Amino acid sequence: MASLQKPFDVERFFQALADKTRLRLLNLMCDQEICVCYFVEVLGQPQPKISRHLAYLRNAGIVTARREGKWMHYRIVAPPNAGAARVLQEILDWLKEEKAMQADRTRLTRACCAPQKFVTLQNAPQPATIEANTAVVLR
Amino acid sequence: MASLQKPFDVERFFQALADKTRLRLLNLMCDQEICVCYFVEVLGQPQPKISRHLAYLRNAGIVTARREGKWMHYRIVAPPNAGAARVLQEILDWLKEEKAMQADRTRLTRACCAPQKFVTLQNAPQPATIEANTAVVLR
DNA sequence: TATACATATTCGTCAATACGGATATAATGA
DNA sequence: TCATTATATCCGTATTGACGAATATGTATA
Repeated sequence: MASLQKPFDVERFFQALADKTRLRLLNLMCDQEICVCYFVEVLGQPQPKISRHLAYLRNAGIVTARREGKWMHYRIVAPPNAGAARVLQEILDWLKEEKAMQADRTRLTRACCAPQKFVTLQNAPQPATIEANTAVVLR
Repeated sequence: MASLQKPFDVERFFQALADKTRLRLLNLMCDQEICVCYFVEVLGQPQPKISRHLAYLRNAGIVTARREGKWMHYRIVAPPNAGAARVLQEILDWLKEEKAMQADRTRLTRACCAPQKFVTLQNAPQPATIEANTAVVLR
């Protein structure tokens, strides 16, 4: 029974990483669970597009989702393959160094810490309030 | 003038890694320059297919080629982006742990060390003879 | 120059994916 | 139950990439 899990799909893993939007999403999730509405706000792109890319990451086994009322929270999960997990962590560390990715995270912080500036997000759950019990553990 | 180089294409980088054949090629090149004829021999796949994948890796800036008479030698080059270089090295380390990749390298060693078993490769240049001055330096 | 050998490219086809736009589903609250 | 909000999926289309088969290019050698 325990051996019924399909082997790790390396091609799918890298395909999932081969898209700018998905890398931006991963960067925003790099150390906390994030609500879809923030992705839409921060990336400034159509909600269906964000949702499709999140579904792609989910199917690739790189993120997982948790529902909280109307909101869906996504977070990164460590791949079952140890090597893949190491590579993913290295990628996240790399993204953190990129200017454009830092800018995204800055916008995320602004959206979370000053929600009054985003009228449509006034009631959206903030990452900080749920970070503690859903922190990503890749290492 | 020095700023005319185009920025590193992250999508292209990961697209290049999102193919089993290309990962097998990179694995074979992980610590030495390799002749195309060995790729064809070790992977047991059509020469045009190998050549196309090598061209893809070349266009992505992950490998470079050197001609030596009729033979073409390919080797991995460090990406200009430091983060990408670290990620690539982590990926190569990961590949080394995979059973199928180890089997490929074993077949490569056999092809190089016992060339008499491969009639069509009798005169092919062996990686060991040129390894010293073309070693990959990612770290 | 003609031939053989190693490698690269082209062509046609098929599958996968990205996208915008429209719509469907799920949860909440009046 | 109906409306609203948040998110997901579907549809048609355009692009990209992988493949086998055929062919072209480059190099050495007779």
